[in-house]
Amino acid sequence: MQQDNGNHREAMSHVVRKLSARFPLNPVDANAVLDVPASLRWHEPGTHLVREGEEPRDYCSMVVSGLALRQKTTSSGQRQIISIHVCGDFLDAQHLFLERADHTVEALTRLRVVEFSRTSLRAVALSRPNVGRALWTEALSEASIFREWVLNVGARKAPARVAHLLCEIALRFEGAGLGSRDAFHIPMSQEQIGDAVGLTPVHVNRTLKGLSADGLIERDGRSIRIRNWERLQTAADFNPLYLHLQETTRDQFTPLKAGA
Amino acid sequence: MQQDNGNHREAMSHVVRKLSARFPLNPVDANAVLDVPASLRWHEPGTHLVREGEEPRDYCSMVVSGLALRQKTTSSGQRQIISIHVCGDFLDAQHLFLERADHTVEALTRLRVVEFSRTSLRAVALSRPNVGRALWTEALSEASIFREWVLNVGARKAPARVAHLLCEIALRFEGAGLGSRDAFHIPMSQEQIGDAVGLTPVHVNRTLKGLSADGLIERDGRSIRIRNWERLQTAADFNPLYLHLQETTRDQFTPLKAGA
DNA sequence: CGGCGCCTTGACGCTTGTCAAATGGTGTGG
DNA sequence: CCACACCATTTGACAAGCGTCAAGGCGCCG
Repeated sequence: MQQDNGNHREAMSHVVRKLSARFPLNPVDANAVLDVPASLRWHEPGTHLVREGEEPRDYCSMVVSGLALRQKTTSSGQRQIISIHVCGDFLDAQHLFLERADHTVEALTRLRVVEFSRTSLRAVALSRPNVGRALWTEALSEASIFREWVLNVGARKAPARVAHLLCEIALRFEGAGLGSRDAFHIPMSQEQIGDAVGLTPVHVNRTLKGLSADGLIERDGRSIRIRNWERLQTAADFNPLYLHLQETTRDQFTPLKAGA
Repeated sequence: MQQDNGNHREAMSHVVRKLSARFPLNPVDANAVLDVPASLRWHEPGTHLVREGEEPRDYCSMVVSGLALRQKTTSSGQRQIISIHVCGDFLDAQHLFLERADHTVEALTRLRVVEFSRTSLRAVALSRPNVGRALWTEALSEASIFREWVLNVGARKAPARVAHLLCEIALRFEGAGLGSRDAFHIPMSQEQIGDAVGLTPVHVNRTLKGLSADGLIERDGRSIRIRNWERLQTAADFNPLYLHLQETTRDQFTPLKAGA
């Protein structure tokens, strides 16, 4: 973990932009958010930002660049990835008003975050209705993704599960400026993909090969090109409604400067 | 759907009690909630209170008695139950700030709810910090349950999945005054249990028989007695942390009058 | 050059799904 | 009171999907 020397208000300007994309903030709202103590930080891949079972620290984070993921593990060590996060996502919104972490948040790639005071953000979220509403939308959209993942791992067969993950990543990466929906790079091993869809790495491999053989996708290492979006979406039973992408009032969030 | 003739403030008093259990409300908070337009209503089993794909109506509900569930279905008609709800649960908190429903909420049994104005509750949630905090806690605790269910259907084998569902129901029913953790009644068919844990009804049957044969539970129709809570919990890999039961400041919620 | 991840492939086995039929309880109508 | 239909549960035989184990290939880095 490595702290930048940038100033606090500049760091929180990322957060203001993101929240404004969810729900318009007036200057007073924006200033309240800007006043939250914050800094920019790097985390190396594999770093745990939140640990299951611990009390949340006072610092919580929003992704500026890189990818993060939520995960839980069974007592036998079997890992399940619960969601994947791109720039603009709040990694601690799910614990903002809970006193003990029920899952772990980990950096998937080299990760740049705005790290800000949990107590202060909580206070702003409760005292400024527009900020509260933006954060509510954010937290509820995430919860919607959890629900879709229950459906995905609980009710779909292997090819549909993997295809569904690809569709979600395609749209979310596109929304975060990480590629187009037709061509993107997944910085995950097949073992990690398996942990996300509830399959073994061996079966993920077979399934990806199958999707290639059917002409739905094309692979080059961890780069994916979607050959036929319509057919992939059908195979995946993918309906983007659950992402609540239209719950954004203006444009999507992208950080002010590349910054990474 | 059938409306009671009781007055509005009496209906909302259930909501005040529930919210106070999550976070203490002062008299001003309580009055703001009591002023939300509301009524008590019955729903018959199978009724859909929220429908996937629709815009939420202005009325949303909190359970007073009976059980409800959230579900989604794949395009092939495969159903997945996402969560089960007891008295005190808000059935629309997950859509409170979203403009389109991403899943369906259905009455599992005959269901009595407080039905209140969504717009008004939203306003109170944003303008009164204590109410907002109580609702946040409620919504985030639910999201935590979704995450555990992703783990359950994605990473556990059939016996553990079913056992885990039993453990959760045991604790939640106990918390809602619907039985003790050692003996309760599950008003679900084995097909519905299968839809909750991602198994076929036939395999649920075999699995339940297995749990009985191992001496973990005892069944009489849909009544369950837990013979050995420790061993069941171990078999289920059940850790109640994710229910965030301790996030309740005072006692649990139970409606003022039996009312059903 | 050698070692180490990760991906790939094949053979095999177990868990779970599918199909089908029997059992049993419950409510209804004769 | 019995006959019947209906539904959920139970059971068995079989099939299929996915997991497990193991070996080989490839790229990358020391």
